[in-house]
Amino acid sequence: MGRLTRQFFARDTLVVARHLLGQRLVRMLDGDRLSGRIVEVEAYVGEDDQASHARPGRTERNAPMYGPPGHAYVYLIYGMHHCLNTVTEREGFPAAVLIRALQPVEGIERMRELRSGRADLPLTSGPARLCQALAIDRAFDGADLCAPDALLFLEEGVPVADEAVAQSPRIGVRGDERAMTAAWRFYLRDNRHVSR
DNA sequence: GAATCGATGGTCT
DNA sequence: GACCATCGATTCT
Repeated sequence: MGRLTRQFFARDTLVVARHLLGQRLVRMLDGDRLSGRIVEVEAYVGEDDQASHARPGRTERNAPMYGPPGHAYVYLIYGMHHCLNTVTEREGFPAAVLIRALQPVEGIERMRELRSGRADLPLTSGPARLCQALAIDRAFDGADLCAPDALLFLEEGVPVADEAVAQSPRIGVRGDERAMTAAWRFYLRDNRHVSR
C-alpha cells in the first residue's frame, strides 16, 4: 500500500479534502501500527476564510499553515484537546484540512487504552478523540507527513465513490455568514464513525 | 433524544 | 481579558 505523496497535498484544498476520504491515517507507536480510515474532514482555505486560524494573518501558532504542503498542523483547543490538520496547496498560502473522524482499523486495543480504557466512549469519532486515540499532540505540529521515517503518515485506501460522499457546513463555526454556510465539511454518508 | 454546562490553558487584542 | 475548528457528564423533555 503506497503512501500519499506531497503532490497529493499540493492541490486545491477542497479537492484534497474530498480525496482524503477513504485514505488511511497511520501512527507508528512503539513499533505498533495504529490506523484508521478517514471518514470526515473539513477544509480551511486562506486568510479570507473567516473560520480559519489564518484569518488574522501569520502568527506563531498558525505558521505551519503557511508552510509547505504535506506537513501537520496540530493545535490545542479549549485548553485540553488536540486537533490534527494536513497542510495543503503551496508554501506561503495558508490552507489545511482538519481530520475530524476515523473508522478504527489497526491497533484498536491500544487506542482504547489511550482513550482511558473506557469501552463505552467513541474511539476516533471527533477531531480531539482521534488525536487522543493515536497519541497525537503538539509534538507533531509542523511534522512532515511525507518523510520516509515519519511516525505519522497517510496511506492509499480504497477509493470512495462520489455517491458515498456528503457535504455540509463546518462544525463549530460561528459568526460569519459565509463561513457558517460554506459546505466545506466532507464525510462518508451513512458511516457510523462520523462525529455527532 | 436534545439542550446545557463545566473543564482548562494557549493565543491574540 | 475574551475567545475558542471539543468532549463528556448532567439535566431536561
